[in-house]
Amino acid sequence: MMMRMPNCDHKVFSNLVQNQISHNASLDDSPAAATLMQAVKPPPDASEDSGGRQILASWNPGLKRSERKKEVKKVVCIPAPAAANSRTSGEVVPSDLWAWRKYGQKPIKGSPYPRGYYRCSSSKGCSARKQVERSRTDPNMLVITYNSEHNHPWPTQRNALAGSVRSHHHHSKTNNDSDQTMASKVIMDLKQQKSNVVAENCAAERSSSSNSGSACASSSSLKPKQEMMMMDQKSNEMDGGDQLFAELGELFMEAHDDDDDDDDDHDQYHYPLNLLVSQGFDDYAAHHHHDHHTQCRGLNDPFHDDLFNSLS
DNA sequence: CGACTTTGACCTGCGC
DNA sequence: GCGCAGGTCAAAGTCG
Repeated sequence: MMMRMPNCDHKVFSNLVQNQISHNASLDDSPAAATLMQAVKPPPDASEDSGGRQILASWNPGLKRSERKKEVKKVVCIPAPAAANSRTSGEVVPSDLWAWRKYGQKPIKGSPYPRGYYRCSSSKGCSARKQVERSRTDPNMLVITYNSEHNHPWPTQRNALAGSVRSHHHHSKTNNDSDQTMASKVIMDLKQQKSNVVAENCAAERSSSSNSGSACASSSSLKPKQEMMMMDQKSNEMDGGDQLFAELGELFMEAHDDDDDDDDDHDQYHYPLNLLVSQGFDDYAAHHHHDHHTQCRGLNDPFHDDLFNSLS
């Protein structure tokens, strides 16, 4: 399947969401963040790079260069946008809510793709770094390795976008608003899907085992409450745009929490959202439209029909 | 003009 | 100690 370039609006949104997830994962040492990091599956060779995919990095801004190498790293693997920038070396790195400044690039032995080195330019003195390279086994995947943590609050969207404008299309506030409108629709649909999946799982568990009823009840009654509490808390701290991304990130995390006990169905729930987040609405819609019965089996079909229609 | 990318040089760790 | 590979620096160029 050829991955075509999403149009600007969709790409901006998907990049923002994708990097919101990166942000959450790199900032937060909570188990939920670890779940999220694990959910974004690395390619088989990710463990070769930088000593393996490790979660819960320690934040130590005062590290010397020699010590920095031993620091625990976090590796995120995402689908790579199509290379379309003639001026650069052809690599299109997803934009970030953080502003990153490239400070180096090196060819890596054994890999046909160079590795780019980025440091945080959102704040002077921030030692956050990331390395971006294409997977040598799957060129469609980007392996992003985060080295240290930011020592400052995450920047506003405008600031973050400013850092990415250079290598991508310029996007106006109008486009941003449009992205958020679409994001709102998706969030509502995803919440609906989540509740539907929980209900379906409950029904399935009840029919298969009489002992699982209590556990099922707890997952369906407690989680929405937790979700509301988290969102209430977040809404006091964030503006509308931040909250949107936070909600998507939480939905994403919850999707994988729900999957934890069911490895067989691991991909069936989160895959479309992962695709949506990483490849944009166009690709999501195209994927849904063409691979509906193969890739999305086990999903709530009415939800995907609605989402597909709303995005078309 | 400021912020960014590019790229060759330099530094460091590690294996032999 | 030497050479290699990865990581970083910094000057030069680019862009809006």
